[in-house]
Amino acid sequence: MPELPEVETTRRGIAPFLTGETIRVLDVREARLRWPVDPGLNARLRGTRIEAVDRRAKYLIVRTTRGSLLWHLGMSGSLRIITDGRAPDRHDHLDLVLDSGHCLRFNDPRRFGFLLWTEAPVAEHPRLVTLGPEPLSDTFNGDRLYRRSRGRRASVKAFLMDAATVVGVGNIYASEALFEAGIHPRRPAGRVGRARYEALVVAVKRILAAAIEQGGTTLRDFSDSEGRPGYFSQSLAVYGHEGEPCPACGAPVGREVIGQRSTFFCPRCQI
DNA sequence: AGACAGACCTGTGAGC
DNA sequence: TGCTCACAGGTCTGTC
Repeated sequence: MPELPEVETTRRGIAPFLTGETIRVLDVREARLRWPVDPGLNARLRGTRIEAVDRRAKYLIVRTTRGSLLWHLGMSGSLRIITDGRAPDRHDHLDLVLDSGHCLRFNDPRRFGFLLWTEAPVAEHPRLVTLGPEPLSDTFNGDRLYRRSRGRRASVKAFLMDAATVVGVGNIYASEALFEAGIHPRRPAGRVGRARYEALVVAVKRILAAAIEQGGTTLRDFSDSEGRPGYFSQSLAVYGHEGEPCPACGAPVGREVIGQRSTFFCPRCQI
């Protein structure tokens, strides 16, 4: 599920319910996530107040008076606010119960998600310190991509999905942005010129911003039972459209595995 | 350093 | 209906 727009949509959905609340208990029903949930975490969280819910890359950061939770949704995780006390479902592994009576419930069928705790400044956490710039920030620009890519022989798609290059561009949006910029995903990163990297940056920013905006339309439902953003398929130009006509030129959209991930592209428009 | 394969785990849909 | 297989939106780790 989650690429950056989904994580940001989640953040906006849950923040109003969490900010300023005191944590009553962390109820762990299944600790075996990507990394096991720290057995002592509940004791540390209990009674702390939530100051803010931030995001860095695809990490949600729940800042409390004692430290910060780093919450990653992995490949299939989702967070939802529960207001009616309903019983947990299959794969509802964690509840963060608040003094308001609401709870933040984590569901993750594949258990690739994880929850970390740090009492040091979050920006210094080992998982965050190696990350590249946020895609919607000014430090993500064509010049940076151009300079970092010199001499790289791996595909431009793998380069774009490398979190040290820029964070938050997952498999779907990598295909989409390369299509929009007219760059073939298999082209070696070091063989893409400066102007084309400028175009790629514009495409990444436009696509992610649009996806976040569309995710925002479902925010209102977040506290309800069916709160799940369902925007994507409509606005994707090539992802998942193998064999269908390219929206720009009509040639059949191709699919190849690049860097072990399905990649969709137009063999005519992208060079 | 950089490139690549493999690992984690479960669900779903296609094809037989 | 029930089996097997391929595939799924992330990211860390180990090896060359």
